[in-house]
Amino acid sequence: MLSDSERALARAVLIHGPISRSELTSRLGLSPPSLTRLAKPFLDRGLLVELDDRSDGSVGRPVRPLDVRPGLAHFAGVKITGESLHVVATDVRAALLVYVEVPLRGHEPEVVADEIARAVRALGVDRIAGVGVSLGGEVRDGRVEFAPFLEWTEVPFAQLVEDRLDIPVSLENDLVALAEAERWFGLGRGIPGFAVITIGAGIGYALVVNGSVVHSREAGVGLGGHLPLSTTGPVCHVGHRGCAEAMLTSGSIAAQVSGALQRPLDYDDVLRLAREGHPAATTVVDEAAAALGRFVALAVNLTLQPAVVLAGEGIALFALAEGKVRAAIAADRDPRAEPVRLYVDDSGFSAWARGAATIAIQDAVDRIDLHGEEQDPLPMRGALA
Amino acid sequence: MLSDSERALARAVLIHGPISRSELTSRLGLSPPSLTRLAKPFLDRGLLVELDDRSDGSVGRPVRPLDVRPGLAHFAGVKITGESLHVVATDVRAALLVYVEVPLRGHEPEVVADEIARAVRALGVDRIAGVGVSLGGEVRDGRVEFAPFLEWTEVPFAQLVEDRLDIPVSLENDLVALAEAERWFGLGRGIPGFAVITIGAGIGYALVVNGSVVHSREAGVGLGGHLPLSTTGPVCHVGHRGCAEAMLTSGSIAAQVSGALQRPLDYDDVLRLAREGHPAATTVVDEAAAALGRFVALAVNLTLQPAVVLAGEGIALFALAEGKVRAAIAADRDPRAEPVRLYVDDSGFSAWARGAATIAIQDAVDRIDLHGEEQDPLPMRGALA
DNA sequence: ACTTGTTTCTTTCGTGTTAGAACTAAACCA
DNA sequence: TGGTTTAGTTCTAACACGAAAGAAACAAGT
Repeated sequence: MLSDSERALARAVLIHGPISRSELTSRLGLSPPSLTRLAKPFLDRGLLVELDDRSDGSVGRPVRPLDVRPGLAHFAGVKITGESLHVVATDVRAALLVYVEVPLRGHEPEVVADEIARAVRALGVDRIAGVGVSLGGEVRDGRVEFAPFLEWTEVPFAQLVEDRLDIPVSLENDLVALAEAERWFGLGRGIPGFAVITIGAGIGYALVVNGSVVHSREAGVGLGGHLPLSTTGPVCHVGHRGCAEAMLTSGSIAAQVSGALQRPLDYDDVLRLAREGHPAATTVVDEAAAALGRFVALAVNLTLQPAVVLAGEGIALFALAEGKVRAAIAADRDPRAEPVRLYVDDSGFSAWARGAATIAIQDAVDRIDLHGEEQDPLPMRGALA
Repeated sequence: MLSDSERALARAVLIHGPISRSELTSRLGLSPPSLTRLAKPFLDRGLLVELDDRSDGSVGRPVRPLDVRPGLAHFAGVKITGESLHVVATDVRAALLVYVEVPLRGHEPEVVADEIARAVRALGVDRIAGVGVSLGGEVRDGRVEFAPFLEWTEVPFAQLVEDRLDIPVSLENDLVALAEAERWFGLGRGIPGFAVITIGAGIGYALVVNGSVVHSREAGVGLGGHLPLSTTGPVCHVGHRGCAEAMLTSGSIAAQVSGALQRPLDYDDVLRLAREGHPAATTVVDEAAAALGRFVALAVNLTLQPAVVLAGEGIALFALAEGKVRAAIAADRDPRAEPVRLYVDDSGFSAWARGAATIAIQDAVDRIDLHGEEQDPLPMRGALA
């Protein structure tokens, strides 16, 4: 639909906020005339607007930054877990407008699709130009190839949801989606390469190199979950002692302290106890922090990318034991190497759903039609208008 | 110099041997007319030739495969170690023509540059269009930023060699160069992503993702050397127990068995003893193999690339204990994930120098001038013609 | 021998993208 | 008020590309 340069322009304006044509020339490697020409149809069709950036004191003609037209469109993002749907509405830059969690009544694809359609409608947001759906498992071309926790294989799930909502639906692996969100709109914006590590109910891992998310078959299989991180930690459900799942998942951390104290505790209880200095909780949390640090160090050393984004609903652990994490990184890191840059996304569950929305936004950019007759340049079909 | 498509054509013919225009259309994503147009100047200037692929029995007009003109140019590659230079002459596809090792008399940049110039001249190969030099350390823009084993900092080494030879000189980190060689002409040809692990006097690591070698500052610092691979192994010189250097370097393996047997042995002795079933050597070799397997598994799990190229002068270890390596990989690998594809480059030291030559070849492609007046389209200055 | 069919490659030509030169626009400054 | 600086526009020529049609070279059938 769009030419390469048009797509690049659309992405740059979307990602780098209001931005002048002259800055775009250097960022896209195009000449000023090309920017004038490329921007025109976007302005004519009402996708972009020129801002009035009144004089800021510098000499020269003032810039007329380009920006996405306010209220142009909204997007929905849905992350499916085994227990519930996390659903968000966002603007075109994946900024959060609404966030709700909806319990899942069943795991059958039709039931989940029904729930998603109902939840997206219930958001009460108009002009939804796309819906992104993410889940843990292998995804290809709108189909869920394999999702262990839902027990799905070969489910054409994007179509199921699209049938119910009449809005374009994009489906992606949850970690790829999260990495895309961090890369376009999140903490990884402008960083050419970084790893994403999530902790929570499970362990997640994704990788960005040379400005693009690694999409190989490997991505999304959950390979980070059983990395060996400790020789003395607990055992995970497939028998690895001290693997990432055993050391870092909320469930395993809660179970360790519950066992020590002989009373049921959840993850938040453990963090609270650790913050209060309770010895058993502190030991477990510190060991988890050291394992996280080792995970980070391994990722950085083997991906050759000196930046890591930490996310996931259990990431509060980091704030509680940042020193231990950094000490563990330093221990496994060559002192001559660059220091590791850590970015913490503590937005919890909504980050997952914003990731899903980001996929919908990316696909919407590719659907823009600047040269078609009359019709809406950003097709959004039903769109809950 | 060349347009993107011209460069893509040159690379494709170089890498994929004699290749027809019609196959190039699909590989480069261009139309048949474009291939005719793009190939013409290469043929006119004598860089490429059309082969006479006489009828092979299939119907249709016979293909006229394009190939690099035989004898168009040669290249030299030099790998600098602390003790010697490994010097090769190659053809345009980095195939080995001559290989010599020259002891180094000193570590001063001028001395090393003198030795390189002398060795390259002594190769006795004409039409050398470029010299590639690689070494362990940080390299940028023809300068050695930092090379610990030579004790160099901020040495404009490419210029030093170029002054002596009057041939374009390309300088690169040794592992980046090796990875480029595997990607263009070696075992990684056609594989979009893979890790390179070398064992020998030291441990090396490089990474290819999305068809390009990771060039970040991190690459070439030697970050793979101290990965924790065993909790019971020996201690490396900076005090890590069971790290990659302690488990896998020739020196450490030889020292372990020498200690056990109370007599001096070198690496080859150890491999021979292990092959003969000597218990101490077998134990050490098997543990090294397990460590190598764990290294591979970590790399694959964290880079999300399911292929690994093993190289380095000590890689004979792999043939001796392949089963142990594969068992260790399987143990650290999710059974749902793709099996790891292992490729073993057992060409030893010359692989390093061929890597250096590959860098010179890549740079030479970028120097091709199809549209200049009269002069040689592949500039090679002095070239020892 | 002749035709038909198949595949590869080439020629012609129109389209769309690009950058360069020259120009206009809008501010500040002296 | 007119010079300076920076931003953006108009016009144009160059270029790269692909669609369509044609040419080349062979195989296989009639």
